[in-house]
Amino acid sequence: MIRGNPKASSLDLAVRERLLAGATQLFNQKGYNGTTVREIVASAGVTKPVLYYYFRNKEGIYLELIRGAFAKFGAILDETRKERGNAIERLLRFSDRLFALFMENIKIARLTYSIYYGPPQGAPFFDFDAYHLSLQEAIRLLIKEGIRQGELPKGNLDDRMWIVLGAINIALEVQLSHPERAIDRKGFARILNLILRGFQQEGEQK
Amino acid sequence: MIRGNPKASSLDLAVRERLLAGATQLFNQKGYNGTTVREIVASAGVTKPVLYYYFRNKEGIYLELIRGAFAKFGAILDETRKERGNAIERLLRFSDRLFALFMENIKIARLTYSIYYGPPQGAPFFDFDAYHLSLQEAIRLLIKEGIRQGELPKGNLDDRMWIVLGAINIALEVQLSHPERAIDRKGFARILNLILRGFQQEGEQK
DNA sequence: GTCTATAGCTTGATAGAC
DNA sequence: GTCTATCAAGCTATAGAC
Repeated sequence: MIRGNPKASSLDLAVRERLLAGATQLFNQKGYNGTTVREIVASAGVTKPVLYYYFRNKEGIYLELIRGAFAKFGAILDETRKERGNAIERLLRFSDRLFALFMENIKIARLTYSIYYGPPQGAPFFDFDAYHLSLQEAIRLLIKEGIRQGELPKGNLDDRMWIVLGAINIALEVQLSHPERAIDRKGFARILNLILRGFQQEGEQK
Repeated sequence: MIRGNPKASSLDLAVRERLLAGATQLFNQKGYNGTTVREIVASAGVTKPVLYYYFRNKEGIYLELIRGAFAKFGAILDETRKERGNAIERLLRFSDRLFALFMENIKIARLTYSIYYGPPQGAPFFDFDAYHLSLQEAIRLLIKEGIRQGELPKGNLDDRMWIVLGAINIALEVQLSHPERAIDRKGFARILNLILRGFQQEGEQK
């Protein structure tokens, strides 16, 4: 009674998390429309009113899932914006955090792809594009900073942004499609370094 | 009667093509399961038996769509394998062909993404992964060739493959998600050049 | 409030006329 | 090659029992 927000009490956490995990699993397996509230609550071993207590409705639990993950993405963006110093290092650290976040939330990542690229599934709208644009913008800014500070040679900003984003993008997507042959965290860092230092320079170091 | 394959007669082409186009559109809009044979034939202004005559069944028209597009992809791979000479030029030409093919078949490309990343839709199996792997292999080979011929500096083959594939991949995906802000054919060539020549070298040219 | 049986509709698919 | 007419299987809604 002292705590203002009952949702934060530790006893409830397990149930809440079980519901979120079950919903993620089911949305991935059967799509948003194909998943029933009944199945979600069954997967968490609770009854329907429990779901409605925590998330209001099916749309609520879906949005909570997506928003939760993208909020963490937003936090990484903010963190990176605040940091000062070597731009290349900031870009590498940013990419590494992004990679870690993706891996920690890979089921939600998969769901995001399913909703974004899949057929209309009746899921409530979420502005994935806005986040994609802010990702582009963050990379662009870091590269701009790198050029300004003389770490990177001058050149077309967007072209370089696409190359960096392309590398990030493929590393993440291969984790979804071929996890066994995917690029690991170390390889990912190696690839980004290779891009940023440039093929040519890397060759000369040999 | 002289022609061995009745499906090739020019009079039939219109109907057949209308069916394929309508099916692509509908599969994209409503998913594979969500699309009925009735809707497909209605979109082409014909009756059901016409679809069954040309494609055997619903799975048949779907597979025809996908196989048709991926056969063209395979043809580009073969073409590139046969070519000799400058490896960088071959890689650029290969990427350009790939980009053109993607744009010419963008609706089928969208459907491919929808099937691959979307929830299970009951569509018959198609081995998209095999094609993805052969794409990786083709790029790897071209880079290997480039190193062997002294066009590219020595270094980790896979890392470079991922960078090139990442650039190809992002260029194509942005055409799906943000066609208005996407990378055009010229920009795509510029980006690939930038990668292959290396950031550093490109900076020195300024 | 919850379960279940069933009537009625939709679906993929086909036969046979033209 | 295309049509009309029709089928069997599967799904959905709901009436009625509990």
